[in-house]
Amino acid sequence: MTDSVAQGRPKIGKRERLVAAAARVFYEQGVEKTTIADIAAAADVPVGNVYYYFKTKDQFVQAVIDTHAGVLAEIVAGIEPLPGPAERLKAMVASWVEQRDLAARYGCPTGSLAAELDKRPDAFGGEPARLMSLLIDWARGQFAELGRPDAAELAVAFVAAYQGISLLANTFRDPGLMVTEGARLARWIDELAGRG
Amino acid sequence: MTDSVAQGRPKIGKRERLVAAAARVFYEQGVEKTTIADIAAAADVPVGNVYYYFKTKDQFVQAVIDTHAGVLAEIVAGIEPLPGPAERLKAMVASWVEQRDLAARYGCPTGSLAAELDKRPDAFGGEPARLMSLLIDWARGQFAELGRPDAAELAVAFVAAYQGISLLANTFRDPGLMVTEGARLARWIDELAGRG
DNA sequence: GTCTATACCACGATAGAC
DNA sequence: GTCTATCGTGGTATAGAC
Repeated sequence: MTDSVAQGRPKIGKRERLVAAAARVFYEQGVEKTTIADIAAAADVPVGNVYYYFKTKDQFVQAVIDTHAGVLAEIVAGIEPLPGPAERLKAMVASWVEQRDLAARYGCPTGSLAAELDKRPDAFGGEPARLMSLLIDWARGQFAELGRPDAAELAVAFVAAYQGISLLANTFRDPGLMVTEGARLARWIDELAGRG
Repeated sequence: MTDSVAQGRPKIGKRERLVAAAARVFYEQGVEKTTIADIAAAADVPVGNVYYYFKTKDQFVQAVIDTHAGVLAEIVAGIEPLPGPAERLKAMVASWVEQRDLAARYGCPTGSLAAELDKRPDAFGGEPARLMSLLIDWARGQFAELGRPDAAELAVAFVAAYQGISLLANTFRDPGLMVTEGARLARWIDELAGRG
């Protein structure tokens, strides 16, 4: 087998560049409004060449969902070393507040993608639900570690609070809403931990 | 002036039927995915005739926003007679829970519309924000009546909780999430009222 | 006011040269 | 593997007969 790099192998990262561009443009403009040409332009790849990597637009959607899952896993992994569940939950809130300017402009990446795909009759095969589960399941584990028997309910409320405030921050183009709600959630977690 | 009804005056309600159809189809499929032909079919009006009433798709969007504002005003008016702010807030929660099956299938009508329009560079001229303000301003008034100095913050958290749980119920196609979170919000309101 | 026919354009996707 | 040219579809919007 000859050196595949010297031959016509695809430029490394081209596929990755396309997915990253798709994730960005989907987030900024929405999936339905985005054209293949938009993605190609954002990735600086000629339109026709795109089809060598992705046959349909929905293949981009699937790839972007996988990317989001990876990002979520990274955030969770970064929080993991913290000593206790309350600290970890508050670190998650802090990471949300950190992203407040993006949220105010485009909403939560996961939430706005889910909202759009949920309108489809098949909800894109339940992929958005699987993505959202990553966050909820993690939160449930933290609340359970706090000794809460209602951990499942609290995890849903926790993520719902984030999704809701992201939508409002986006609607009002006001990152300050993320800060205020983040502080409220942090106090709430402290109360729950105190009672535990 | 001759009897305008006997002459070629537009069938009464035709414009209203178009707006109602647009509201329904936008809610079910999303704005961007919906075509003028979809709206015409849902309203049982020939496609070509639609343009006599609405020149552009965005005029439909504006009309649908106005419709939503009217529905919201009706809900608020129906709650108004209740004796106290805590009762009124809980009645609002109850109205959300009542709509759980629709929310599980299509999300919150206001929220999913806002999420989609927020992706536009101009956020549709801030119309979604005005719509959302109707709810938040009302809630702020109720929390203020409860004697809460942090009424503004609580109102945002209250509406965010609803928007968030609607998105999650939609993503998981699970109306039960609305019931659980509704009960949680009701307990929360009772606590706030007790401390007031 | 109502409706048909159609202009026009943008998009997704493909064929095939290089 | 890369890219251009293009096909077919489906959408918005208009012209104009009735």
